[in-house]
Formats: sequence, structure tokens, C-alpha cells
Amino acid sequence: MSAPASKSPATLHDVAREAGVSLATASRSLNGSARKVNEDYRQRVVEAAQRLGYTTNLFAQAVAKGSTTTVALLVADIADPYFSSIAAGVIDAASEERLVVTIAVTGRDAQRELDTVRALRGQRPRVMILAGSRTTGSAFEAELRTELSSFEDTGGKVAFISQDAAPFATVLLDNRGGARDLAVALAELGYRDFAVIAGPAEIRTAQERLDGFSAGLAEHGISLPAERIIHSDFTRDGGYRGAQELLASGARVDLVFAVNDVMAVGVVSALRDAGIAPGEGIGVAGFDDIPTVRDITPALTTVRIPLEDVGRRALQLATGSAYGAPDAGGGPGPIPTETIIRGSTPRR
Amino acid sequence: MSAPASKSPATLHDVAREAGVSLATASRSLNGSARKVNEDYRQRVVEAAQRLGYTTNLFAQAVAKGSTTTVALLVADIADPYFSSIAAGVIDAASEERLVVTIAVTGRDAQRELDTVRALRGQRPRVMILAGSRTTGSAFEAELRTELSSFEDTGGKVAFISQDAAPFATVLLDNRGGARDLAVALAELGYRDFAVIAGPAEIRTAQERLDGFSAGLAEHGISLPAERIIHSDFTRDGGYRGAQELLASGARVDLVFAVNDVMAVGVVSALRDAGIAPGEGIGVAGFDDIPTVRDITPALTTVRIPLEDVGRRALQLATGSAYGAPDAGGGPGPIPTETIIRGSTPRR
DNA sequence: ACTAACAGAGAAAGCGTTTACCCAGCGCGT
DNA sequence: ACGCGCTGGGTAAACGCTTTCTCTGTTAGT
Repeated sequence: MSAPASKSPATLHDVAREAGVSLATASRSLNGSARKVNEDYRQRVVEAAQRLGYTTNLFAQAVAKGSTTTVALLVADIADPYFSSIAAGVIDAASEERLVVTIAVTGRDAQRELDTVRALRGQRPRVMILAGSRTTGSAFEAELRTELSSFEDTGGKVAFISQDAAPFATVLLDNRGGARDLAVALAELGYRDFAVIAGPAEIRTAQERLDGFSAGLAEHGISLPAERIIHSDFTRDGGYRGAQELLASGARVDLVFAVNDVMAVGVVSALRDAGIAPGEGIGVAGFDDIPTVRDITPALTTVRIPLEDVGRRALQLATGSAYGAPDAGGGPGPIPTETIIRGSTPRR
Repeated sequence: MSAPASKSPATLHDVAREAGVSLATASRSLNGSARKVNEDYRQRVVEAAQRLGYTTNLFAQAVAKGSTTTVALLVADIADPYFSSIAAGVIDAASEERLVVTIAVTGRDAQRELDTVRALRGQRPRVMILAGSRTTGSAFEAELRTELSSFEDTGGKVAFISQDAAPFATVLLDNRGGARDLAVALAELGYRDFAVIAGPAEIRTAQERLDGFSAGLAEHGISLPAERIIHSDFTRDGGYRGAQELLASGARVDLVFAVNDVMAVGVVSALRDAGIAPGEGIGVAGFDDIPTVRDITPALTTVRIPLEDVGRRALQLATGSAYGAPDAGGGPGPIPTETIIRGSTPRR
């Protein structure tokens, strides 16, 4: 009979009254507690809660307990498959531990990233995962570290994805090694004249991949002249424009490496729009192995990163739910990468 | 001198003491308040906060105010570009209003969706946005509605995306009309023998698109026999398998319509793997206009939905920050769709 | 000069939880 | 019989904020 259509949600108080027990007993029966409570009572409380449509107010709980069930995830762009795949992993792992994930986007803007971290600290998240593209030499870098350190000092845990950001825990991606292996594999396929669409110079991931690629080529005695390195946005359109620029330069090239897959997709489209058949005229390779690159034509050669696992692992690393202590460096070494040769780079 | 490296974050209390003012004054200076506070004091407080690295504890604030700054977003799969684009819109609009977005994934499972809604209610979000694929005839449908109603009774606001879910606010997508227009356009291009890879029968979005498409064909006197409708998963792999099944049936078809783009991408790959050139042998069309379909070959004909806008609008609809009252139905009618003809459906 | 009106600081009562502490009842060993 | 340790319910004090209300000091009106 008790219609719950009141103006504000039922409180634990209401439940206790309804069940005829004390607040303490109600709390103990509904949300776990070290103390036992008589099964009869427990039953009564649970039923009362049911009847009133009670749900624990997580905020109040957090205040009382002094700890939350929140995880904050920062990404550069949630619509980018790279980040959304990572997010999927984080969310999945989080829900296993009954944690709630809040996502914020930074748009690859260091200032905004800093602001976001500050704002998110207000949530007192258990964990903060930074998947955004780390930049080098940003004036905000130091401030960010300070902010994060003080977050850790006050009981939070931070995890980075991609580059080592000691002293913070990191899920290391072997950007350098992966790119090197790719370069070697391509050289062995017979490619000789390379160009790289490299993304902004200050994005560390981009830089590492470029370095690794260049190193791999060097092992085969192939050099990568500076004019064959084109910096552009870390996005699909950046890749597209980078390829256009390359073409306009008149350079003779038999393979274009874009430092990530979304850029590579842009490259493929740009080549095609310029009347060049990707994979026949010029080979194209990317990095990340986002889902779509299997489905474009030709399928893209790339370096595979198990993105969802990376997200999952970042969370586990931070919560310490795997690999022993959360501060054990970065778990068992960097995430392995794998070179995947597909149709976009046939043997020459 | 005051090193903040304590074990727990600075509280407003600490700030007040540091600044030599009362708690009330500190609160008023840091977080907005109707009351004015002397500029001298305000300054002192702000500096003290700065010095101590204070950030408002949002949870405590929420408890005290009885209202939160949280928005909950439920999606079927965050790695799916359809949902991640919508999420991007929601997050963008939310951050404009200084709201924080928590994302949960339901995996198209009605039971899990219900559980998630229940769990999320504990967060007392201002708004709950359901972008998951609504299903029909689910046993959980009624329970879900009850749960959501009681959420609204206690001051929350819910917004659906896609199908009308009266009495809840909805950002209506014109699935039916869009599919109809597409069918008409394709018929006018000269296609005659259609098949549809239709997704699970119980997903409403899928069903509406199928119906609309079929109606459009009917206008041109073309019928869509039941054996040309293949139900499969609402995913890329679902599309792939659906196309395989279609091919195996030996049906003569000149156009395959997949009810969403990720499925269409699967269809394209399946055709190609079967040695059929998509766009030449058989036309392919999708629905949604996710970013990738411009970049596959041939570029995919589809029905465009401004996904980010949809997300943005869902949030605004729920917070009432646009189009007058939040309960004004669904704002200014359904989101317009647009048929986009690309290379995958050349004139026959 | 005297009071009315107003500003604005501070004290204290919430907000919805958890949990330390108190205390009654009970079974047990001596 | 008696004390003692458990068990487990209840009371009340936190938790970190906001906000109502009280109260003092100013300003202005007559």
C-alpha cells in the first residue's frame, strides 16, 4: 500500500523505521559489514527496502566511509576507436569490481587536461587513468605531475597508458619496438623508399613510433631523410592532409607509414582520391590495429595492440587487483605488440 | 611552508582555519552562494585553498545540497562508433554545464541494463540517458519502466535516444522515414532485387528500419519477400555472417541493405571475401553514417544521423537547457536524417 | 541623536551514511 | 552462584559540505 512516489528518494532512515529496527542494523543488513545481523532482522530490512524502492546513496556512503567507488578515465577523444576500445576495457574491468567509471575528454589539449584532472579530483576517485596523448615539453607537464602527485598523496592512484611516467604506474606500450619490427618486416618485403606521416612532434607516442620505425629501417641500411617525415594532426584528417602534402612534394615513395591507424585510414583515402591505388602503387601501414582497418580496402598492415586488454590492465594495475602490488612498476613488462601484414603492403 | 602531503585531502575546515575565517565564509567564497562575501575575506580564502591544494569534495557537496552534478549514460557497447559518437556529444554538452558523465555498458542485455539502471540510481544522477538498443517484448521492459519512473518521481530526469518511450523524454530518430527515403532513392537508381540484413527481430531500431525500407520499396511496387530478410547480430560480425548466409541461399540480389553501418561494413567484407566486388556486383547500403564508412571502399551509401548532435541534444533535453521545458515532448520533432549516396550504390 | 534597515560574519543544524562505543542477554567454566 | 567473554542491537558521533538563523556593526532616514 505504501506508495513511494514521494518527492525525494527513500533514505536508510525510512527503511529502518519501516522495518522497525535501528539505523545501524539497517545499514549493516543492506551494505556489507563485518558485524553479523540476525537473519530475521536482515530479512525484514531487505523487504522494507524493497517495498520503499530504496537504493543506497553512494555519495553519502562515500562521505561516511571516506572512500568512493569511482574511477576517472581521461581520453583525448572518445569517438576515436583507439580510445573507445581502451575505454571498453576499463569499463569492463571496473564493473567486475563494482566500480563506476566517469569519462572526461581532453581533446589533446594540455591545459584542458590539467583543468580536467583538477575538476575530477573533486570526485575523489579511487583511480585516475590517463590515456590521453602525453606531450613533451608542455608548460603544463610539471603542473600536471604536481597535481597527480598530490592526488596520490591523498590516497588516490593514477595509471598512465603508453609512456612511462614514473613515478606513476604505467601500462607500457612498446611503441618503439613495435614500430621497429614493422619497419624490419616492411624492408624484408622489399620496400625501400619510405615516408612517415608522423603526427605532431610534441606527442610522445607519435615520436616514439617514428624513432622506432627509423631505427628499424636503419638496421636494413635504409635512411629516412627529414623531408620524408611529415608532421600533421593525430587524426584521420591529419593523415589525409599529410598524404596530400607528401604527394605534392613529388617525392618518390613506395611505402607510407602513418603513426596510427586512424591517420593511415586518412592516407589510404587521400591516395585513392589522388588516383593512386593503395597497396599497388604505394604501400601503406599504420599502428594500433583498430577494428576498422580489417575492413577497409586494402586491409591495412599495422602493429597490433590489444587495446581492450590495455584498458583492463590499466585498471587492474591501479586497483592492485592483479600482478601483486599496484606499484610493482608496470606489471609484467610492456604489452607485447605484433606486426600484422595485410593487403596494403604486398611483397614487392 | 605548509606542506600538504598529509594522508587525506584538505577539507574546507582546514581552509577556513588557514584563512582565519569561519566554515560558512569559506564555503561561500569558494563555491558560489547567493550571499556576498567581503572581497578581502574571499581573497584570503582563495589563497588558503590554493596553498593547501584544496578541491571541493563533490560527494560531500552533493550530500549537503541534495543534488548532484552527475549524468549517467547507458550504451550497449562503447567501442561501437555509433555509441561512442553519441557519447562524445553527451560529454561535450555535459562539460559545458559542468556536469560529469559516468558511462556504463549494457551489452544489449535487458537484464543487465536493468541491473545497471538500479546500480546507477545510487549515484543520484541528475540525468540518465539510455542510448542502448531498446528491445520489444522483453520481460524486463516493464520493470525497467517502473524503475525509471520511480527515478523520475524522486527528482531525476531520463532521456531516451531513438524510439519513443513515452512518458519519458526522447530524442527521436526517424528510423522509419530515413530507411524509406533510402529505399526510394535506391529504387530510383535502378535497383530491383533487394535483400536486408536485419539484425535481431526484437531490437526496435532494427525493426523500424526494416519496416521503413520495405515501405519505401513498396511505393515503387517492389516487394521484399521474407526469405530476403536475414536476421543476425547487430554487429560487424553479424553483418558478415548475414551476408554469407544470403550468398549461400543462392538468392539473386542486386542490393543489400544492412540496417546499420557496422553491419554494412561486415557485409562489404563478406562480399569481397566471396569474390564479389561490392558496388559493382552488388550494391550495399547502411544506416547511421558512422565516420568509417567514408573510408572503406567503395564508400558506403547510408542514411546520415548527426550522432554527436543527438548525444548533445539528449543531454540538453534532459537538463532542460534548450528548447524550453525539458518535458516538451522531444524538442522540435525528430532529428532529420539525410540519404547519402556514395560509391557502393552506383546507378544501374 | 535615534531608530530602521541592511550587510555580512559566524554558529549550528542539517544531508544520508558508517561505525566506535555502550550495554543487555546468554552460555560457559569454576 | 558468579564472573567472563561473546553476540549482536541500539545510540550517537563522525564524514565534509551547505544553509538557515542569529547577531553585530554600518549606513541612512527623520
